[in-house]
Amino acid sequence: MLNGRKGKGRQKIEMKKMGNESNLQVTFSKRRSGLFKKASEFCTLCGVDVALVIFSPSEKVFSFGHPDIDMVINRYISRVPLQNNSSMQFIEAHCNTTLSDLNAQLTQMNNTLDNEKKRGDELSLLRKATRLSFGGLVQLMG
Amino acid sequence: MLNGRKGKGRQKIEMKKMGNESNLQVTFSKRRSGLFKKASEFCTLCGVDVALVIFSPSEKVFSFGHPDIDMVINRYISRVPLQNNSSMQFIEAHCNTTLSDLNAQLTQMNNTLDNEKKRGDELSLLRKATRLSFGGLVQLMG
DNA sequence: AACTATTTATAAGA
DNA sequence: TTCTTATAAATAGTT
Repeated sequence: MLNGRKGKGRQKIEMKKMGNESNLQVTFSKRRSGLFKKASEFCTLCGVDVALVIFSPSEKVFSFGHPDIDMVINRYISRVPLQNNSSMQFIEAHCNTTLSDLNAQLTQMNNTLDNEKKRGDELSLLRKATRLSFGGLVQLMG
Repeated sequence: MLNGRKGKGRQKIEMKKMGNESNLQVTFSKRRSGLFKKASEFCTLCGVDVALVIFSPSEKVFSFGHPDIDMVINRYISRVPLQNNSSMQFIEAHCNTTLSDLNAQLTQMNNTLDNEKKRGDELSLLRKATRLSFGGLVQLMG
C-alpha cells in the first residue's frame, strides 16, 4: 500500500475569509476543535479559568468553559457591565416571570375592583330608589 | 553570529498544572497570546464571532472578542440564561425600577379597593337599615 | 526577549 | 466525512 505518493501537504494560506464554502466548512471544524483543545490545555497547564463562545455564520453556538462557562461569564460581567441593547433585552426577559406575577395580581385586583364598583352602583341605585320612595332616610345615612 | 549552538528545543510536556512558578508565568504568556492569535485567525478565516475571557490565577482578566466581546456574550446569554447568584443580582438590580413602578400601581389600586369596600359596607348597612325600617323593599332591589 | 529543536496543528489530497 | 501526508506554526527549554 504506501507507495511514494505525495500530497502537497499543508500550504500557507492567506489570512482572509475563505471563499470556497466546503473548504471553509472543513477548516471551521478543524480550527474550532483546535481552539478548544488549546483553551483546555491552557486551563490545565496554567490553572486559569476560561470562557470561550463561538457563533458560526449560521448562528450555531459552540462554547467551552472552565471550571464552568456561566461562572466565568458572570465574573466577567460583574467586572465589566454590559452596555448595549441586547443586554437590556436579556434583563427584561428574566424580569418577565416576576412581572407577569405582578400583572396577574393587578388583573385580579381590577376584577375585584369592578365587582366593588358594581356594588357601589347598586348602592347609588338603592339610594335613589330610597330617596324617591321614602324621602328623608337618605340624610340619615350620610 | 550564528555558530552551531544547539538548545534541546521543544520537549513534550505532561498535561497537568505546571509546578515551576517562573516557567508557568512564561508559558502563561506564550499560550495566552497563542490562543488569542488562533481565535483571531478563526474569526478572519471562517467569519465567526467569538468571545474569549481568561482569568489568571491572580484574578487578572484578559479578553478578546469579535466583532465585540459584549455583543457576543449578550447573544450567548440570551440563548443560555445564566444560572447562579451573581447574574441574578445583576438582573435584579436592573429590574428594580420597573418593579417599583408596578408596586406603586398595586398600592394605589389597593387604596381604591379599600374605598370601594367602604362603599360596599355602606351598602350593607343601608340594606340592613332599610330592611329594619321598611321591610319588603329589600326584596324589590334583589 | 531571542533562539532553535521539536512537537503540534492543519491545508490539501485521497 | 474520515484518514493521510507534507508543511506551516506554536512552543519548551535554553541562552
